[in-house]
Amino acid sequence: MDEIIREPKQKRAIEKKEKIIEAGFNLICKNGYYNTNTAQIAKEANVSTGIIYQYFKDKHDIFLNGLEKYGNDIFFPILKVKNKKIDVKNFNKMMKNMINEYIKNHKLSKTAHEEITAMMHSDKDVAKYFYNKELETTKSIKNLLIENKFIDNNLNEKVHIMIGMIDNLCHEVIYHKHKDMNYDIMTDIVINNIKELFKNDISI
Amino acid sequence: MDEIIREPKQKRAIEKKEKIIEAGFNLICKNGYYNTNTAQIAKEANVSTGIIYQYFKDKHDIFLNGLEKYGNDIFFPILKVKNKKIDVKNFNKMMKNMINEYIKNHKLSKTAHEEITAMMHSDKDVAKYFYNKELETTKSIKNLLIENKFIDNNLNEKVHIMIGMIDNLCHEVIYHKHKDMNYDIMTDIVINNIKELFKNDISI
Amino acid sequence: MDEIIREPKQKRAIEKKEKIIEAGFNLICKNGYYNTNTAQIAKEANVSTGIIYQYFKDKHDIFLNGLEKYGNDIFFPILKVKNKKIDVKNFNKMMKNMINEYIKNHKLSKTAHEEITAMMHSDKDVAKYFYNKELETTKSIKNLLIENKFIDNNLNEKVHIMIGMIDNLCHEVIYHKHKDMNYDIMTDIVINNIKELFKNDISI
Amino acid sequence: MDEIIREPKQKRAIEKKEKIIEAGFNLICKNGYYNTNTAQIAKEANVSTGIIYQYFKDKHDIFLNGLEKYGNDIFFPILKVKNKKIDVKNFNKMMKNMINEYIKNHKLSKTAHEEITAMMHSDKDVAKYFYNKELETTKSIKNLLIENKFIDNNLNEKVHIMIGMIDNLCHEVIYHKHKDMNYDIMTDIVINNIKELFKNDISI
DNA sequence: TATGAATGAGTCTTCATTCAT
DNA sequence: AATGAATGAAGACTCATTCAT
Repeated sequence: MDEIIREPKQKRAIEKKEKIIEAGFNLICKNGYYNTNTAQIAKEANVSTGIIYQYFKDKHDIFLNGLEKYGNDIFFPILKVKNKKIDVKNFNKMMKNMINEYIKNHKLSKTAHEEITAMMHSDKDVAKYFYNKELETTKSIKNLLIENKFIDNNLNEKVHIMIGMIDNLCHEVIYHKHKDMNYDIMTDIVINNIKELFKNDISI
Repeated sequence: MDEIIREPKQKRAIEKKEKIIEAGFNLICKNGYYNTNTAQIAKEANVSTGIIYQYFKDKHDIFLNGLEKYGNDIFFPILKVKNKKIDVKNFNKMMKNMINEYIKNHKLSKTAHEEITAMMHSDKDVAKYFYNKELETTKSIKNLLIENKFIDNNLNEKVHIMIGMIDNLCHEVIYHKHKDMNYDIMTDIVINNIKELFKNDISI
Repeated sequence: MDEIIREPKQKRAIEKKEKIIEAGFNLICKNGYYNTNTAQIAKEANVSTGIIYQYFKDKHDIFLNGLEKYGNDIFFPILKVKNKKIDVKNFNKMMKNMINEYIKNHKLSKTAHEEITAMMHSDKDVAKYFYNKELETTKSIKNLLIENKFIDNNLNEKVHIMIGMIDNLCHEVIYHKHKDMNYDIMTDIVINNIKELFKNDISI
Repeated sequence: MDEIIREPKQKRAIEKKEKIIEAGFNLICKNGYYNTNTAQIAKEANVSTGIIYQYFKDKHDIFLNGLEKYGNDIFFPILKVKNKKIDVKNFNKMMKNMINEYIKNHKLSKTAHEEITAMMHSDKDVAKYFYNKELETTKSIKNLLIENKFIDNNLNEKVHIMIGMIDNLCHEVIYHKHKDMNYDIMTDIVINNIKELFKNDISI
């Protein structure tokens, strides 16, 4: 009845907890939450099944820890970009680089993406995580723009739309591969559209 | 060995099969695939568990039947729109109506949307369904535009981008409710962007 | 509660009952009792599942009827042999013919044999059937010998031993196919042994 | 995906596995494979149902383990007899002893015999087990005879016939109890027949 | 008589979690 | 702190038998 969740203090114990998170998150990303069981996680982490419940409340808790730890890298790499100057004159090139970076990142963890996006819809905690991160991302980009002298003319909304477009584009490129779709052209159209979005907001 | 999946011939039996599909689909949409069991479905359909397996191969099959039956209404209402004239002069109003329609429809099945989008990522059959429907939708809208004298200048790509934008917008309006986001303005921005997308493609 | 097992009187009804027996017995012989279900039997018999329980108490009853009807042909073909003269001078040839006949018969219904022999051990009714038939066979052969002037010098026991030897021989030939076993030689040995068995019992 | 069949390492766990085999095998032998369920096995073994599937692939696997473990004692006690001298002068007595031994052994596990013989016909694994053991038995006895200076004059075939006769005899004595059958006489006849079988093969 | 739809108890199997050591 | 054995509730699915028509 007493929930005795230990917070490990010894080095080895901490490493063990980290290993469990890593193993659990990886397996769940690869095979899905419901197709991953604690025995597999324990095995992958080189740990006994029993120990898991000394560090985590339950299976769900492992996943959440993983999301907290690795989620940013997979879903919000943009949050890492700091103090970057926006080069208005080379906007196209800059955007293309950013999109390619985004796509590269997605590709690295294709199944992770699929599985976790899935959970976002059925798992309140995961949903909350994404909600907050998206907010944070919007704010972060908005600040970046303001630092670069953009005028705050419904910036919130515009940034959100922009992120959505980039997301869709990347998603399309990575997963769908519609045969009659030219992704280079699509990218250009998207970039142009984004430019259009902000065309009156650049102060200089 | 012989998989005897009965196709009901009597009226009452057909109704019962429909009821199972409805009950199963509803429950899965509401609570998730893995959180819905056959007993619940049977109970909800006022039916014994046994009969389920005379009409369906397994639980998964029930869901797929539901998707096939109700999916269009929930996810691709646009496929129903036929022979509509695009009123270029009242484009804004038209788009707003369409978006509102879209949103209304989404609201009717909020959880359905969440759950099924989830499955799309972990279930090959569901993924296939969406892939095909998206293709169909793109084609349908493209044809609509061409019938309305639009020039096919990367129409495929543009339509896809447009659908994505509308989707994101609706999603945002319905689910997220970001507090610092003005959805009316956002809608206007999106519509303007869509107009921008096609500005050089209208022949008249 | 009332066991209403109808005995069909109309021609068509009788035919239907026969068809069920045939279908049920065939399927059970081919696939085993526990791997055959009533739906399959009904389908094979071109009959509804419901009707089965108007002619038979249960699934087991169908099988028993089949055994009663077809069992003799499969297991006790010798019971059909009537009024045959034993040709003492051509004993070898006669025995060989008989054994070949036996083998041929076994081969015709290899799986039937396997499945039913299996049931003999776990099913009291089947066991009883075989017990009685074996008794009958022993008597029948004993009588045949006595009619042919054999002296009853522990004939019961000897006949039983003989039948056992022939049974084993046939079984070996049909199922096992031990690679280092010469079945022609084995047959000869068995026949000689049988001759030895009765060598002092022939009155002439 | 990963079939984690644990091989128990702790003493108590090993004992538990043995207990499951014993309980499962006993129940199946007593009541039949299809009439024994995992809950019963678990209960009989004083174990939870879950643990069964950590040590065994499925119900069938339990039975096979039991067969492997107890089968020899029940069906092939002769395999245990080693280095025995065949006493040609007291052949009758020796055979009688052997037969009595055989019968005693059969009696210990009457139902086991019945049930397993049944499965032999419908279960490939069981059939294989018996095929191999019979081969082994034949070889073993053949070798015994050769060591005792018997000439290899179709020994394979003769030994096989002999084993069949003894088997039938024992079976008859134990199960059938035909009322008009004198088993002492029958035994004598069988022994004489076996002697006849080898009468020209004894070198001394 | 006949149909085939419907029942629901029963079965095997899985797995998150707890326990004994 | 750690192990891995053990638990048992829960779930998908089957099928002999009964019922409504």
